[in-house]
Amino acid sequence: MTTRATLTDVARAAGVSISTASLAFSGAGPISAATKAKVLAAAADLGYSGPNPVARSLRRGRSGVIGVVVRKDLRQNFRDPVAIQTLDGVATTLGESDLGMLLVPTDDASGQAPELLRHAAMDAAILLNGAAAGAPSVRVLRDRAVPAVHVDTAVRGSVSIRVTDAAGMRAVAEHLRGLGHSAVGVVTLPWGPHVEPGPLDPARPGRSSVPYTAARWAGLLEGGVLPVAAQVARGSWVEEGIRAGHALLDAMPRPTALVGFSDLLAAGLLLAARERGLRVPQDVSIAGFDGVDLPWLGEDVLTTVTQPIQEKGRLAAAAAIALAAGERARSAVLEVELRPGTTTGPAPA
Amino acid sequence: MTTRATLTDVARAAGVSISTASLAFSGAGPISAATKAKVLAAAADLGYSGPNPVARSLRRGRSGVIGVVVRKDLRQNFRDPVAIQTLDGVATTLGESDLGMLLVPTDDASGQAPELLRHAAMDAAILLNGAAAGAPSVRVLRDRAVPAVHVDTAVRGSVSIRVTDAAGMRAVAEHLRGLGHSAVGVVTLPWGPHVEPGPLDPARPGRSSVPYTAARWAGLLEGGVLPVAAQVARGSWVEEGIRAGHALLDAMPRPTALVGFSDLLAAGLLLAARERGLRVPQDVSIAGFDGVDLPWLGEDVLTTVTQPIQEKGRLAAAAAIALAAGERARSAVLEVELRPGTTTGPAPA
DNA sequence: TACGGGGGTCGCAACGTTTCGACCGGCCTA
DNA sequence: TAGGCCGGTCGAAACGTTGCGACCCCCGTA
Repeated sequence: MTTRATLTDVARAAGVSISTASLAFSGAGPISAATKAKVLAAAADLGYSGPNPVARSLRRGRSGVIGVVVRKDLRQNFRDPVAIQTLDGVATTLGESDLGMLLVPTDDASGQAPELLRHAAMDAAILLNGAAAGAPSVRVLRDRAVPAVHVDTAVRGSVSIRVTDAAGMRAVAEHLRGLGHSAVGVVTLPWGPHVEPGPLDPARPGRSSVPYTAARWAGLLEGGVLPVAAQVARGSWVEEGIRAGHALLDAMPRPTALVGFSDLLAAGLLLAARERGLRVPQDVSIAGFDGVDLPWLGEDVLTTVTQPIQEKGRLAAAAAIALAAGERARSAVLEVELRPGTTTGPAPA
Repeated sequence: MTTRATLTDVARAAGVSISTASLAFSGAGPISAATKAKVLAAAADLGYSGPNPVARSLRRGRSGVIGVVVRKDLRQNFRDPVAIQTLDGVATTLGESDLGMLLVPTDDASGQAPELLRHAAMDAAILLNGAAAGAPSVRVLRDRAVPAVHVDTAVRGSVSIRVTDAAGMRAVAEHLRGLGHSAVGVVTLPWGPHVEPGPLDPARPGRSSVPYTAARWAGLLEGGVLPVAAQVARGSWVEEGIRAGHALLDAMPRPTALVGFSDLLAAGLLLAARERGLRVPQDVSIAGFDGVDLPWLGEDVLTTVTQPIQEKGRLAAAAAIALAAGERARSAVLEVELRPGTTTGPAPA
C-alpha cells in the first residue's frame, strides 16, 4: 500500500519549493495566482487533500480542539434537555470558529480522570460536569495547564459561567407565598455524593455540595419558604419527579404547592398529581426551574424560572476560545426570570 | 511567560538522553526502575505532565480521535432518545479504548461539509447523520482517505451498521392486521430533502431517499398494510406526532390504528388521541418504532419495535476502531423485535 | 580466560508542517 | 538613469515526540 502524499510530494510535482506549496494552502502570504493554481492542480493529481492536521497543529502550537467534559453516562446526561441545550450553545459557538469539540465523558465519583483527559490534545476545556475545585478532572487539567471554563460552578482562579440560581428560586418562593401557599413540598436535584436520594429533613438539610443545588435551596429560604417536606432526586429525571411527587403528596398535612429543582422533576410532580386525580392548580400548585420545552406535557404550561441555557453554552465556548488563544476571559453570571404558567394558582382555602 | 517544559528539558534535568526519558513515559521498552523514577521526579519538578499529545500523534501517525458526524441542530437531534442512545453506545466503546470522540455537527442540506470535517485530525469517522453516498460529508471523508462507518445507511464500499427496519415494520403491519385493523394511518419520518412535510398520498408516495424511512414504508406494505392516510413528519418529535395525529384522525373514515415511524411520533399520536378523548386501544390502536423509554407517557405501554440502539453505537465504534488501526471491519445488520404493549388491541367493530 | 548474550542507554532520523528571513527581479519614482 | 520598494519565491530551522539500530558493560558459561 502506497502511503499518503505529503506537501513535499506536491511541491516536487508542481516544481515549487515546499514553502510555496504551503502558501498555496494556508493562504497566508503572497503567492501568484498562477503558482497557486499549479500547486492545487498537482495536489488534485496526487490526491492530496490538504495539509496534515496533526503536523499543522504541532507546528502552530494549537490543536484547534476544545475539550468538553460531560458526565459519564451520556444516556442519562443527555436525557436532560438542559445539558443538551448547553451543549448546543457550545457547539454553535465553537462551530463558528471552526473549532473541534472533543467530548470527554467523565466520572468524577470514580476518583480519577479518564485517560483521555490526560492525553488528548486540546487548547482549552469546558467543564459541563459540575466538577468542583478538587475534582480529578479539574486537577488533571490544571496539571496539564489546559485553561478551563466551568459551567454552573465557581472555581477559584478559573473562569466560570453561571446563572443567578438563588434569585430565581427566591422568585418562585415569593410567587407561591403571594398566592397564599404556606405548605410547600420540594424535590431537589442531587444533594452531593454523601447524601442518599430520598427524604430530606427540611429543617436540617445540611449544606449541599452541589453549588446550584445549594443556591436554589438557599433561594427558597430567602424567599420565605421553609418546605414542609423535601425529597432528594437521583437525577433530573421525570421518573424521579413522579416518585418524589407521590412521596410529597403523602405528607400530612398535604402540601398545597410543590416545587421541582428542575423542569423535568416538576413535570414528574405534575404527572404524579394527575395520577392521583388532583387538579392543578386548584388542588395543588406546581413550579419548576429551567424553562425548557416539554411538548408532551399537554395543555398545562409549567410555572418555572427560565434560564438562558443556550447562552450559557455560547458564553462558555466564547471564553474557551479566548483562553485557547492565550487571551483573558471573564466569568459571567446570567440573569434568570420567573415565568408564571398555568400550574400555579391561589392556595386552596 | 515561560514556555511549557518538554521532554528535552526533563531529560536534561534528569541527566539522561531524550530517548530514555521517552521510555520512562511510554513504558514501551526496557528501562531500569531507578532511571524511571529519576525521570519522573525530574518531570514532576518541572511541572511536565506527560508527552505532548500532538507531537506524539504526529510521530505515531495516529491521532487517537474518532470523528462522530451528527446532524447540525444538536438541540433537535439530541432531543431524540435514539440519537442519544446511539451516541452513548459509541462513547462507551470508544472510551474503553481511550479514544477521543470529536463531535462534528453537519448540515448536509447546505451542500457542503463543515470546515472541521476537512481539517480536523481523526483516524476514522462514524456517520450518525444518515448521510447517503453522494453527501458532502461522505465525499470529504473519502477525499481525505478517512475510513468511515455508516450507521443506518448502506454506502457502497463502506462499513455500515444497520437494523432490519423493513422486517420490523412488517411485524407491526401483521400485528395490526391480526387484530382486524384495515384502516391504518401513518406518520413517517422525513421523506427526503425534496418532499415537504405534511400529507402524503399513500397510493403514490414515491420512494423515500432516506434509507430507513424507505425500508419502514416498504415493510408496512410487505405486511399487507396499505395506509388509508399518511403524514410526513418534519422530524422525530412529539409535536409532529401530535400534529400528524390530529390530521390522521380527521380522515374519513377514521383510521382504527395509527403507526408512527418512531416512538416519539407514536407518543405524539397517543397524545393527540387523548386530547380528542379517544380511548386507546378501544377506539384507536397506536404503534411505534424504536423501543425507547418514555417515562412521561403514563400508564400506557407503547406497542413498538425494539431495536438494539446502543448496540448499534457500540458496533459502529468497534468498527471504527478496527479501521483506525488499519484492520478490516465488517458491516452488520441487527435484528429488531416487535414488543406488543397496551396501546394496540382489536379493531372496533 | 575468552566469548556470547542480554539488559539498559543513547544518537539520530524521521513525522509533515509553518514561518522567518533572505533573496531576486521588475517597476515606479525622483 | 539610479535607487528603493514590493510582490513572489525559496532554504532552513523549528515544533516535541518515538523507535530503530548501535553501543556498552556486566554476567554467566564453556
